[in-house]
Amino acid sequence: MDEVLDALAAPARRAILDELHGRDGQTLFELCARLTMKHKLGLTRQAISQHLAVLESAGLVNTSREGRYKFHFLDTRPLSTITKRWPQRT
Amino acid sequence: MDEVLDALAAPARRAILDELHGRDGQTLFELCARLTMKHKLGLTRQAISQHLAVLESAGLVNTSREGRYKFHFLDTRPLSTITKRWPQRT
DNA sequence: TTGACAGGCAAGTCCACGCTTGCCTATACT
DNA sequence: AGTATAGGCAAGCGTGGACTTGCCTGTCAA
Repeated sequence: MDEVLDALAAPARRAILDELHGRDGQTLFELCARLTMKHKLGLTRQAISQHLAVLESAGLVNTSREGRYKFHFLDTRPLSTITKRWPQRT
Repeated sequence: MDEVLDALAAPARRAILDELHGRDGQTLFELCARLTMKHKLGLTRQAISQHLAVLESAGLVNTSREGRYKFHFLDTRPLSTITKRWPQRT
C-alpha cells in the first residue's frame, strides 16, 4: 500500500522506527527523550506524536494503552509489501 | 540508504517503477506515453525526466545511452536495504 | 543544410506537509 | 480536594520539492 511508503518518506519517522527497533514498547515521552539524545533530533512532543499517528495508520506501529501510558510497538510486516510490489527479475 | 526511501516517496516515481517493471528498457518518451495512458498520470516530459534523475541517483534505475536514445532499466536491488534496516523481530 | 526528434538545463510557481504554538482532557499521586 | 504527568486536538507558519515554462544541445534522416 502507498501509505507505507508515504510513512517512510520522512527522515524523522525513519528515526522513530530505528529507535523502536532498538527498544520496543516505548511511550511518547520516552521516544522524545531518546530521539533527542541518541538521534540528535530536536523535535517537539507534538511533532513526534503526529509522526506516530502516520506510522500507526500505515500499520508500521501498533499501540496499546494502559492507564495514562500508551506504548508503541514496531511492526515490520508491512515492509514486505515493498519488495513484493517490484519483485526480482529472474 | 536514505536516498532510496526518498526516491520512493513520490507516487509518480512509484508509477515509473511500476511501468518499468512491466516493460523494462524504455526511453523517456515511451515512459511519457505509457504513464499517461495506462497510469493516467498527466505529467510533462520534464517532470518525468526529473523523477528519473532521482531514481537513477538512488540506484533504482540504470540507464544506457545509444545514439539519441537513452534506455531506462529497473534495478530492484537497493530495495533490500529497506528490509535489512528493520529486520524481523524473532 | 535543413528539419524533426530525443533529451537536458535553469529559473519560477505553488502547495502539501513537517513543525510549532496554545490549549484541553484524562489518569495517577498526595 | 489539588497538582503533576502522559497524551490529544486544532489552527497557523514556512519551506522543500513537485511541476511547469522556455530555451538549448545533440543525433539522425531528407
